[in-house]
Amino acid sequence: MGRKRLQPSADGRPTVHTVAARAGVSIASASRVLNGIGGSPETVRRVREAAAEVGYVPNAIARSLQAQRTGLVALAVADIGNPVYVAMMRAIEAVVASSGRQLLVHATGGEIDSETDLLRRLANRYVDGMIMSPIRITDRHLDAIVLSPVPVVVVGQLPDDAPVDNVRTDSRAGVALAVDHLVAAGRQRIGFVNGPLDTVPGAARDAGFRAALASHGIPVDERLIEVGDFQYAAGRDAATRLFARAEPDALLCANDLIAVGALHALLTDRRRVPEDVALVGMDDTELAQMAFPQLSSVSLGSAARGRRAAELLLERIADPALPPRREHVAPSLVVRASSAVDHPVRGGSAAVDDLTGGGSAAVDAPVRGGSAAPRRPRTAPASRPGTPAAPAGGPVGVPS
Amino acid sequence: MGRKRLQPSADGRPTVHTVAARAGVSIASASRVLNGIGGSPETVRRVREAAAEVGYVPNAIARSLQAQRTGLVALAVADIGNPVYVAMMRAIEAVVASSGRQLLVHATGGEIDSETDLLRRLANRYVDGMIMSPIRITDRHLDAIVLSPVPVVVVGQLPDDAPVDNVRTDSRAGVALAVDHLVAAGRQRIGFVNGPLDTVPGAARDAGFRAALASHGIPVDERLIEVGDFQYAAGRDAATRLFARAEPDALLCANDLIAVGALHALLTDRRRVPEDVALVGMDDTELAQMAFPQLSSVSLGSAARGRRAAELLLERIADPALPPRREHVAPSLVVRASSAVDHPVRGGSAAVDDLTGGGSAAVDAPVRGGSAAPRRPRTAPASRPGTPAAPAGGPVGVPS
DNA sequence: AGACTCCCCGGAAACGTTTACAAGTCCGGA
DNA sequence: TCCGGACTTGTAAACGTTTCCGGGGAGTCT
Repeated sequence: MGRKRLQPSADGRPTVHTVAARAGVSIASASRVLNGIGGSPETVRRVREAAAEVGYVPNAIARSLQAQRTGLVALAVADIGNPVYVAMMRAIEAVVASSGRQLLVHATGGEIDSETDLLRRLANRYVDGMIMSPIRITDRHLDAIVLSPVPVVVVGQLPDDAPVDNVRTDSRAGVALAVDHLVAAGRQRIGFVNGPLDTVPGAARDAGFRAALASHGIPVDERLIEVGDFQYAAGRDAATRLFARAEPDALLCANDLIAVGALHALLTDRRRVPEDVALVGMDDTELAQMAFPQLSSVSLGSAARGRRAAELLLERIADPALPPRREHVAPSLVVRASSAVDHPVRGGSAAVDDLTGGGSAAVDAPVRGGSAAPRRPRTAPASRPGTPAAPAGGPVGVPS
Repeated sequence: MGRKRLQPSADGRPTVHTVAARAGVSIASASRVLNGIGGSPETVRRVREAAAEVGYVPNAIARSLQAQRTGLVALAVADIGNPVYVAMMRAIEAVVASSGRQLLVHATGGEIDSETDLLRRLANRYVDGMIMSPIRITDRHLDAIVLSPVPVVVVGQLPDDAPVDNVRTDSRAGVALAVDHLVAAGRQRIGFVNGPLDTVPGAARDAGFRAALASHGIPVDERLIEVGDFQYAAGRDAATRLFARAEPDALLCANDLIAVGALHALLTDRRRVPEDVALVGMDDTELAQMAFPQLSSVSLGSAARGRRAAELLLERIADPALPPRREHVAPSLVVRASSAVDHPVRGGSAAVDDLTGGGSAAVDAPVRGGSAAPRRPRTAPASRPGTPAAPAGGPVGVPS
């Protein structure tokens, strides 16, 4: 009864040949049994037994080569430390899983080489499709995407003529929502901490900020604008610099990481939020709810965008002949304690308005609307189909 | 000059056959040219030209089948929203990238089915190796791991007889460091917010907490212990409940997410941190530095564990015959404002001691040492090789 | 009883690469 | 002139799986 090796793979692991030989059947029969299609009871028993004895595990690569699909979908994001991607990823994961596939995430660090490399390597059949959310879009990206053998959906702004599925938001309009809110609350000297201007979201938010001020007849004061990267430390340092040279009564930050950094700087300086300075972030991530006081934040619908991107991808995998599609998710503003003037608090710190216990943090009622509109009544959350909130086609935010 | 299809793949995309036919050479020559080995100048030119004309992109799956490797490594974590995994992932990524491979991340949600599924699917040759950090370890996990055709390294505590590479920390000793610190600062009524007791880190921290109190002769008061999950909201709610029924003067939290949630509850209740309540988290993630006041936290060396796990994995990929290895990373305590009594502050809020601007947030000097030692002078950061800080082999924390 | 259907099985051909091997060409040197 | 080496090329065999197809046996209906 010595174990005789029957056509194992190169490294000695059993293959379907091994199982078939041991069961005394052909590889075709073995494969059928292992896939649960057909086979006489006796054959099934023998194959199952043989497979168990040798510890057979099918080679997924070989299977994929034959089946022309892997059952895997990839998501490429720039910075996995940014919670906005976490929200997006969860939404994507849910959709992808419901189609019986698995989601893999890859962090590119925002480097162009890394991103195009990824497209070259992963998209060349390792996955059935890919969602990417680059913060810079270059021709290299576009070339790599159109060359890719598998469908790619981009979350974020693309050139209008790019034949690529994408889902975007309008972060210019999002910035306008925040500025409108602050102006309506009587703030006049609004500071702005942005990310790099050579990124898509950075450029859009800069343009949006200037346009929003203009729409209120407020002149732009360059001393109230700081640029760093989209990280916590940058926000903290930028806010420190900004307050060292100017005295804004409100601060808008290009994402929540920056806003939390700025909040740290403000509290360190013993400034009261929102009494001395109203603070508004963007992306409406978990961080906004975790901060104290909780941060107002412009929701760019990251979950909705992720979900929609995943749906687009699945549709395209099912039918590659579909024409390129472009979808919009409208931004909305979520007002929390950091800019709430409705419930000003006398004592040392600011008020919180939605911490009444309960399960996981509830999302506050968002304010939604066009760019130059003043205060509006609260409505339902974003992600209505169509209806971009402002001049359509504006660049989108991190991670769009 | 009409484009004639020359043996394209099933879905119409060009294969090496297409290129070879168009260039008028054999597929062997085409393959060699495309891989940059050999070929006469004329052949090289013709093949390159043909490849460019048809837009040839090699099929990575087919290549992998032949080469018996994919150049991909996977990391499976339970909760990608927990920053401790971000730190770990960055460390792993660096090592993996230096070997010319790419890292893919998969979030399992901590579900056993999802994790074993992943092992079945991914580890069956889709990747060259895998690092996983499950918070529960079941027999199903172990079976799946030993059955896996590709190397698997586990970050976290495993049964001692499991023939699996793993790198762990000693979170019992980590808890002891925190308790020692609080006791040395004169705190006597130490509350504890833990994660689920049926998880490996939850169980270890519970045991560590009770043992640490005992070592100081402090009786365990069950009213000072709360259990939730390892999330922000759970920490906030647990802290609220805990303070509603008891009045601790210090609070230890099983990870930083919980600690930030607890901080939120404390500040909402107008309690001063650290004057009224000293607060200590675990994992020493970015969150600890982003909170205000900054959180003291027990570093479990997540980056060091990640790096080491990646190194182990690469070594095993290179030589699968290696015996199973087990490595330890010693915990250390990083003291920040939330438990710093050295610099008490009179006014409303607490002091911060390392916000002097500068680049990205610097890591504070950690306190390192055995379990029952009182306060020690500050030393260099953790991750020295060897030297577990306490009874070796204790269970490890989230994510270990 | 013959024809027909149904089911099970095995041989062989895919899927798209890389690569071992043999054969061919060209050149220089003996 | 002939031989040996260097180089190039093509044929064919892998890698491990699924699946088409045809053959054969057993059962059923006419």
